[in-house]
Amino acid sequence: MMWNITSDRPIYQQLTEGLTERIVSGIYPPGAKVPAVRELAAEAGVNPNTMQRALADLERDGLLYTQRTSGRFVTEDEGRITQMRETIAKSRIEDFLSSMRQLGFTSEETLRLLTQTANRKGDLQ
Amino acid sequence: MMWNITSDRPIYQQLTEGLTERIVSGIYPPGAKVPAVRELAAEAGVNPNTMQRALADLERDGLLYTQRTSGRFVTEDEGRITQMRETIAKSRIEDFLSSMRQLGFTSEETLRLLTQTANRKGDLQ
Amino acid sequence: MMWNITSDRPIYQQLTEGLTERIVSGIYPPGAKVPAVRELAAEAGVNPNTMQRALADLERDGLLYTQRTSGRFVTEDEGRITQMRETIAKSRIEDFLSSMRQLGFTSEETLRLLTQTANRKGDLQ
Amino acid sequence: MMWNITSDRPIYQQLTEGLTERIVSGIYPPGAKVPAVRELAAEAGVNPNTMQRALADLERDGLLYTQRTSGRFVTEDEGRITQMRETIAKSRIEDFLSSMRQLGFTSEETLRLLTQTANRKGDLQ
DNA sequence: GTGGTCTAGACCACA
DNA sequence: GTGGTCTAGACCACT
Repeated sequence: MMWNITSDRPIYQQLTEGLTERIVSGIYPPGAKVPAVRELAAEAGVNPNTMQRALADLERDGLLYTQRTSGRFVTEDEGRITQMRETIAKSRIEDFLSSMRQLGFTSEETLRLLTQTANRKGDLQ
Repeated sequence: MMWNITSDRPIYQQLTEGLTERIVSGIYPPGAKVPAVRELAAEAGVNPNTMQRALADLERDGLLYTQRTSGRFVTEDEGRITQMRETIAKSRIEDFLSSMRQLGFTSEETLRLLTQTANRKGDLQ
Repeated sequence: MMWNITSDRPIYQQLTEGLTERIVSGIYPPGAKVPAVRELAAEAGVNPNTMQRALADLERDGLLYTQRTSGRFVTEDEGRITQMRETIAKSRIEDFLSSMRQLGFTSEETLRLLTQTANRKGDLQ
Repeated sequence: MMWNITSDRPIYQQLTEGLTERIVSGIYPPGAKVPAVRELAAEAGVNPNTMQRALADLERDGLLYTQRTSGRFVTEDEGRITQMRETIAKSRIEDFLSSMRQLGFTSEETLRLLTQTANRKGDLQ
């Protein structure tokens, strides 16, 4: 996953979101060491302070913890990660259903369309 | 539906999208007269020229047509409307599936979660 | 080619047409950088916004594309240009034949007259 | 043929042109009586004085003549009509060739395209 | 009153 | 410097 920083939202928020995805999707698995702030900042092309803020947010959310001398690590509490993953998923699902309802699709229709698409994709990927 | 203009994308694009939704969802049914430019602009709290641009876009897309002095009307070509509705739906579905895949959900899992949510909602609405 | 803005049709339309001719006739070849909006506007003696609208139309038609900060360029898709060239030619031919028919000339007579003229011109140019 | 008065050129000029077409195309044949000024003016939706000016122009060109008490008539000099017809045709042909040259078509190419179109039309009409 | 056009001038993001 | 967006306000044609 590459960084795709846009100007519309605060940068640190976008960083937080991206890092969260890396954790809940297992790119950074439980207990793994996270790259150094400077490294992550360089990768994303942002100021280290901005990346620092994003990482602090993740710590506040319990997804990361810091070991003074050795660096930052993904939490070993898989329940915490699963919970976050489901919270985000739930929110995206709600948004999606609501946006489809805006177009005049009932939940049933949306479900049917999505099933079709998922099956079609399933053949390819 | 109220206007909810944010600053992240061009206003005229958001207007275009909102008006499109009104049409494909049947709020503005085929053949119906659309409120005057100045009226819509006032409703959305934008400059009439900005609303004009959004309406011009819809005209280009074949969703509206203009009668010189009597106003703008939704196309009577229901096929065009249906087509647009499905194009948008398809795009939203793809985006949704892709965003769920980012979180590490397969299409099957996404489908299962969405089914649960839709059913739960179904009880309420 | 100089600009020759008359008052009967919207200026932006005339600009669109003139720019299209520059492209399909190769004055602005495929991939070439188009002068800046403000420059073209000055050349034509119109407001930059008016020129902007004309350029936006060409972009919509796929004859131009924009690179955010470096300027506008003619499409490299020569097929698109050829297609546009032929569309315009076809339309002019139809108009011409129809206007000659107004004068009571059949297509055959028109063809004969045009052949004569073309041959005569051929000697000169 | 209906009147299609636009605002870009003097109205009387457009009237002159339209009437000339009616004569050279034989809608008003040699020697025929032309409708009364008031009638023509009403038909075109213009002031009788404006139509009068157009008719005066045609008289100056030798396409019409007036008989004091009985009205205006198309000239019986068919040579004059033919000459006018060819003058106009020649001008339209030049304009057409020039406009095609603007698009980058040589006279030969234009000729070829027009031949194709004329033949195709020939089948239908 | 309707929509359409045009201008002048401002501000923004990007690099 | 580039293009993009938005506003405010004017004028036009049509009916």
